[in-house]
Amino acid sequence: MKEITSQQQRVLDCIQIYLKKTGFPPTRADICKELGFKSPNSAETHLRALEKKGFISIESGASRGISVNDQNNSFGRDEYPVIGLVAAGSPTLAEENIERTINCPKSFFESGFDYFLKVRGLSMKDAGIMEDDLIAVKKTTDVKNGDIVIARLDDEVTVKFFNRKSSNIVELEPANEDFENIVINLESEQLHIEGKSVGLLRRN
Amino acid sequence: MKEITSQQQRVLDCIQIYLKKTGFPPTRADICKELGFKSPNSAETHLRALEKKGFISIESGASRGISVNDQNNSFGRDEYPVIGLVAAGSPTLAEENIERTINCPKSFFESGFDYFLKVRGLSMKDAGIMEDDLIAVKKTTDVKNGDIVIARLDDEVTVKFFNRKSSNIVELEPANEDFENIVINLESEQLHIEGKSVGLLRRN
DNA sequence: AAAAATACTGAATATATGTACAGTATAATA
DNA sequence: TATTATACTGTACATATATTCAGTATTTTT
Repeated sequence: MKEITSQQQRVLDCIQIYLKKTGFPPTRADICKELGFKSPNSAETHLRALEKKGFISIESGASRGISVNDQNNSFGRDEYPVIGLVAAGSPTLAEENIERTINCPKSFFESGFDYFLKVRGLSMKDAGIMEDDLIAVKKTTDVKNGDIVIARLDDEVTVKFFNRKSSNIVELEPANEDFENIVINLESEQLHIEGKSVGLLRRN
Repeated sequence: MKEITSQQQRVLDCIQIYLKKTGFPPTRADICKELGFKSPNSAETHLRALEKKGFISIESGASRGISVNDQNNSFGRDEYPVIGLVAAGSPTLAEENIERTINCPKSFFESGFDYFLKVRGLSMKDAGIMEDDLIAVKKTTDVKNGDIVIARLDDEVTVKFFNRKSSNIVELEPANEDFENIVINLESEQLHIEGKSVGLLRRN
């Protein structure tokens, strides 16, 4: 996915807002009206650029034939993968790791999220995270102390509280007195932050 | 909402399937093609009927200007109320008790549900239910031992494990050693089961 | 029994809409 | 320095599309 320009972002936003409001995509003229363009070709060229960059699809000849590609549709509903046990070293979102998918609005968890992680074990039980709960994970490396992070250490994936003690020392803290803190010296050990928890889903 | 005929249902289904597949609504001609009609007016009259009955809205003059009205959109979502502190004696779903609503797919929690209850206190923390968590509540009095129930006792609403000891004795059991079991003698006390928990939603 | 709703075909048409073409100008890239 | 991408205005036009009108027939409602 190439980079989007600010004007193209405005057009993309316009399409999504229009879709949410009316239930169907805008025409070139609608976009011009919304964004103040005076020629339908202004919208046309932006649409073609957005299509070229993969943000939208356009069905040739069809009126209002614009569809926002799912991964960029912040309003739409999406299928989110549920990741179970992640095999050592394999990419998290590889197909073989996807147990199933859940249909859920993209905006369901405030900051958006990328997948559900099925929790194993009770190391976070005092934080209200039980076995088989689904954690909504947002892929990011931007984590603060106190965040619940999904971390990969050696070849194991674990969910813990994040706590940076110093520039070199990070502690991963469980929420269960039966488990010990994991102290990581970043100089000698590799710590990969997969993302952080932005929510939780439990189905009885 | 008036009754829908089988042909109108086919047209409504067609619209929703088309929308899901392409991202935008069908034209009259598209509907004809899908359903085998030979005149665009066949689709037109069905659309008008569906509009009259409230299932869809049509924007006059706009191409593909069909939108499926939310409450009839089987792919769509619904607004579910979030109930906070329920005042003594007032009906649970009275408007003044609704803090806000959450947009969520109907089928999100397996057996369906009626509202979200915002949890207060930590009496169920060992069951992974923390303060401010949202419990998906299904209104029912059909509860089994071990179910997490929403019970009203005197004028207080509480969330506990349900445990019927005998025909007259019910225990409401917290999941926190700091709290005591509540033993209810149905002969002398009134116990009203509001519903049971069918899921949980937490947003960080 | 009459009226209204349902369920179509078929043709006609005004207009809504995508899209191409001709320009202008600036910024980014090779 | 030439080229490509971005970011527009403005005009034009073929066609995609909604929508009306004229029929026919069956079913449901009043």
